[in-house]
Amino acid sequence: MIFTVRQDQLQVLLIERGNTPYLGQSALPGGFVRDGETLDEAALRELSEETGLDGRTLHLEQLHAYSDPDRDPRGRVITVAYLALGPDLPLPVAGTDATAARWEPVSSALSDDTSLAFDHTAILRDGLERARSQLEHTTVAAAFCPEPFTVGDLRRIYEAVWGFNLDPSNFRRKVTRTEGFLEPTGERRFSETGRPAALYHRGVASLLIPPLLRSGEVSS
Amino acid sequence: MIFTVRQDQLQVLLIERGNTPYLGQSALPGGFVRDGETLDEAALRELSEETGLDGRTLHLEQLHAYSDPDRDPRGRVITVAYLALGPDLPLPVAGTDATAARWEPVSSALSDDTSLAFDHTAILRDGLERARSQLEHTTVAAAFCPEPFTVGDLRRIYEAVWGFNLDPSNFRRKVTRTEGFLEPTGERRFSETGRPAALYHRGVASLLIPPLLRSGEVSS
DNA sequence: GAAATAGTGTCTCTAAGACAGTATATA
DNA sequence: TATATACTGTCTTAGAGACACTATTTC
Repeated sequence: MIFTVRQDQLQVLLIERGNTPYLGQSALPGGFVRDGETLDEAALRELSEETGLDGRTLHLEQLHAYSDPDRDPRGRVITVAYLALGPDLPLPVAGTDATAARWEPVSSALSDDTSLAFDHTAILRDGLERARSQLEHTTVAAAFCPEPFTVGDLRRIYEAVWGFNLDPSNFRRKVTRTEGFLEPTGERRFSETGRPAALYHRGVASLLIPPLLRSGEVSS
Repeated sequence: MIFTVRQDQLQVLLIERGNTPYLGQSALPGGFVRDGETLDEAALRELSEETGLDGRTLHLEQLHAYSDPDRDPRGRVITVAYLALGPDLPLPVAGTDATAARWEPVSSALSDDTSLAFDHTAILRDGLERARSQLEHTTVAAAFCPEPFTVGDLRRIYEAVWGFNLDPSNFRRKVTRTEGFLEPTGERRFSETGRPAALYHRGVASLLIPPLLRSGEVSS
């Protein structure tokens, strides 16, 4: 399950299935573990096969194992789901076995008029919740930002993943005062309008202590 | 991986292996998934086979999948580890295939002079960290307490799992003011010494918001 | 009475929420 | 100039840490 943020939206990579079952339906990309390969290695390999990306530069973590005996009509398949987070990723490369891969907003992939293959809707729901929770306790949000990035870029990541707006002032205070979250580059970025923003690289810290809790789910 | 708290110590159920490989060494209990069974069901079944306990009354959660191709010398075995938490559990029933099952303090099972079979030391480390983290964000600590229990009982659970002491006064304020953590029974417990303590049942809440963070790892 | 544990109250400090105000760019 | 975004500062409040103090039991 590969998440990115594009156009201020959390999006997920979906493929159109080219085989039965669920022919023509959307699904999360995936594949089978090979002999002599760990699950992490298999996830990295599938990731690079689907997107052409070097997964070692992305955030990748194991999510959960799904094991309902009837979840795959072909037979007994246990899936160990992985979650990958990356900055505004390119469209998937052609020529893979993933026919018609595309980015889809997570909100629309989870909406009632979309039905994913297998139990992938439930997996996607779990992945979304994991991503939202990770933003509270870790600095992975920076993994969504192409470097270098501004505090505003980072805030828009949080807003896209959590689905509500944050106070820019308080958000800035939190992330700039968290040791090791942001490393200033000394540069600034000029955009069409407004004051130029300071640019940062990802810092070395991986945990947010104290956490940045999503307590204010009110504003649009 | 079955955790309990006995004698103010976090303990884990270990078995003595009766077969090669790792014959005679200690290991976490486990087994193979059967056809037509989910992983959750398999975990519950193994739990009841090993301890005679009805797992539905315990807290049970999936931890992580372990997949190093060389982790089992007999061949390719992927393990999905589960974590079960329960109140001061009875000693495991005899007559199962678990030869010589016993409770062992987690600290000693993780000490340098103990070596568990397979990669079970790493699994145990992950399980301990998960349990410690769960105590911060959820009310599962109550799953370790035989009902009814006192605020002091609950505090000693935290102290056993986290490995350091908490301020009794601040701990009481936190758990009693968290809606749905404790449900007063109106009864009191008289012990050999000291003022009798009010007794509680587990409440309906499962999340601790805000969390009870282990920030003060200082006192003995 | 002492000793031990249960429980209350209070002071302080950190950090988050709300929000006013200033700074610096483009059109 | 207006507008938009970046950034600073300040007031208030929630909640945690430290810790003094009171309450109720057994010996």
